[in-house]
Amino acid sequence: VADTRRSWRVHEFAELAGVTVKALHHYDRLGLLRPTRTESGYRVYTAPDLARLEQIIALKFIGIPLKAMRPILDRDNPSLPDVLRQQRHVLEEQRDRLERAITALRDAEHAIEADAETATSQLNLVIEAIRMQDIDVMQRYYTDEAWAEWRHRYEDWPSPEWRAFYADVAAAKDLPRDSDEARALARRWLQLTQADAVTPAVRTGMMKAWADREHWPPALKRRLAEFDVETATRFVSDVLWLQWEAETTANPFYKRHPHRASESRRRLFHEWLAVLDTDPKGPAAQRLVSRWRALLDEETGGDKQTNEEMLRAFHGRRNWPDGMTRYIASLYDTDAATFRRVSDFIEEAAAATSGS
Amino acid sequence: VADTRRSWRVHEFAELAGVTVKALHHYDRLGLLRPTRTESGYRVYTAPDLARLEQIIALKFIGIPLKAMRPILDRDNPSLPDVLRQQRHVLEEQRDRLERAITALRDAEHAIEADAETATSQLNLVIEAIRMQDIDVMQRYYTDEAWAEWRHRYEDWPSPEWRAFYADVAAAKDLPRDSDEARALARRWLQLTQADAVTPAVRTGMMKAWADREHWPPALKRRLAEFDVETATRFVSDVLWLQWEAETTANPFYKRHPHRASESRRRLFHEWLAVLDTDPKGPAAQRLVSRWRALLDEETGGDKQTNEEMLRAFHGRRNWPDGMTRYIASLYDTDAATFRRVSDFIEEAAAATSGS
DNA sequence: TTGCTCCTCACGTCACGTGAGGTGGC
DNA sequence: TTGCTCCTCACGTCACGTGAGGTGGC
Repeated sequence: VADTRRSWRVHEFAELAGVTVKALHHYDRLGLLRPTRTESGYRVYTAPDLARLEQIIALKFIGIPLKAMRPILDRDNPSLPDVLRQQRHVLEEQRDRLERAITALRDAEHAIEADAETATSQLNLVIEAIRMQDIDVMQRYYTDEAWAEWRHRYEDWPSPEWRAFYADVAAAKDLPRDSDEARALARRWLQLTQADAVTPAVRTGMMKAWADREHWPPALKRRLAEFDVETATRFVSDVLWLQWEAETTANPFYKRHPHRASESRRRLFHEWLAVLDTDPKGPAAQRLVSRWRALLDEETGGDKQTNEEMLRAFHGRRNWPDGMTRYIASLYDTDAATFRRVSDFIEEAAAATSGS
Repeated sequence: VADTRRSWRVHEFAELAGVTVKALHHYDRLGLLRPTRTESGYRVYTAPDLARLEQIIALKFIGIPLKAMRPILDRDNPSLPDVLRQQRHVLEEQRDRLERAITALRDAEHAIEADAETATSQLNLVIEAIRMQDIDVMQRYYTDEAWAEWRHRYEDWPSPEWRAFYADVAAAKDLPRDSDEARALARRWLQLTQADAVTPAVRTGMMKAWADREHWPPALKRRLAEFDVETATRFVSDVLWLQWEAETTANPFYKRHPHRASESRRRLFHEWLAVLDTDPKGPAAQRLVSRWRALLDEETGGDKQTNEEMLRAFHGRRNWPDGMTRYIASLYDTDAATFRRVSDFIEEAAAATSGS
């Protein structure tokens, strides 16, 4: 469109491209778009400069910071698709946040209109509307019926019962896990959990919500941050495992018929033990990785989802309660420490193949 | 929820409210939230501070700048609903802009995927996608069929023919309006306009789009800014009116039967003439305002939209081409200057009533 | 006494905008 | 010569973040 031989001075060029002169100065200072100069120092822009400026404007439109543009502009960057996808996600989050604010504003406007001149401060109606927006974000984890049943619970969530429970666990965190008080707390946890799960659909929703808690709106995250949920969960889980262990070892039936992992698993485990001192990337370890993968496939009947779940459970082993680690180790006729060493070695060996 | 008597130090308070300590320092420095201090200078926050901070956070969420918060917070501001509505519009525009960027990104991702490793630079595909987004904003002015028919014309709009026309008018702007060249340009304008209006629906869409041009996406505004459209339109309009005048005055039929405004209009006009030196807010002028309004209602048969259109035409009289002003004045048996004086007086008098 | 919390400067960030004071070009 | 365009500092904006260097509290 533009004459290839034409050249422009700053003001002309700025108007042509729809930016300000000051912006052009700025890009020049940053070294992002350097025009040639006349003898007296005037900037002179040419057709290639226009093309480059159009690219800058486009990247600006999609929210790329000026400093990040240079590598994208200078070579025809192969990672551009990745940049675009990432940037799209960033913009989508910004849009979602705006959408929540807009809905809150609209709700607040209606509330103020309806409320006319009540005692309630109008600003508090705004705050209330924002709170409701935060809650509504959680809807996506629930089916419609589950949400209808559960929504109101979020208003003062966590409930007073749960708050009291977390406070009590925090106070009891140094108690021995096999004390009566610890066991009473674990019982309370079971009761509270069951009381929450009014229907299976609600329970599913809660689990989905929990799994995605890193994406909750900040306001809800904060309500939770007040309590040390992870520690409380672990406390309960420790107590329950200890209790299970005590019950099973006290039971003569379990003593006579201890649980065992499958024969193939136990054999594989002992072969791992034998190569513990070799290179995890070496041929011996790598042969075992193949067999380990094949065994997994066999056990899951080739079902991908189950396979992934088992791997997730394996990778999460550092978060297992001690009692659970001891139990699993016992299935392989070994102790917790050895089980951990072997597991770590397997993980390292497996990572070496999948990484290449 | 929070204990009314409790007090907090900065870190506790920041965590409680979900903000950073630095933000609290900042609000303190701005005088937006001033805690009390201990003797040694430590900040001490109390329950009322928490309430105020929650309001600050809410206002921040809906995008109110810190400096604008004070008047909203300090008294229970009656203009809050206005603030909310305005702010919502601001956020809606931001969201629309984000939405366009997101769609452009998604389109560009697809284009790159489809294009694989063609010669086209990937960045140009992004630019192209953004351009398409800008165009699609215009869809809202058109019916679906009109859009299907017209959309592709926006791609290189304004068309080369129109560009050439604007360039030629700009070059001819000092020509006498009754020259042959001026008339030739006016004819070209008529032809181009008729060629554009392929169907009535397209014509309607174009008019809607034109009327709302201040809300076009910047990129499209700029495409137009290159040409001085207003001046060109006025040039053509001047030429056409002159031509019409010449034709009618040359025609013996019009000489014998000149156009006339309705009898009631002309009578009212002469009564206005009689009060020109009185106070526009005085009783005489105000009585005429009432009669003027009644006459308008009568002429439009009470149709509100037509009424508004006539008023708009009246208010826009300063932009009429000279020929048109002369013509309209002649309908009232007067000259252009007198017509302008009377019209201005009417406007002033009418504004005095509607304003109170 | 030691480690922790708090304090106040002062400067940085991001993409320019706003002058001030000065010079080249027609 | 005059008015216009251009130049380069230097500082401001907005809502904090990042140290540095220092002091009070248990």
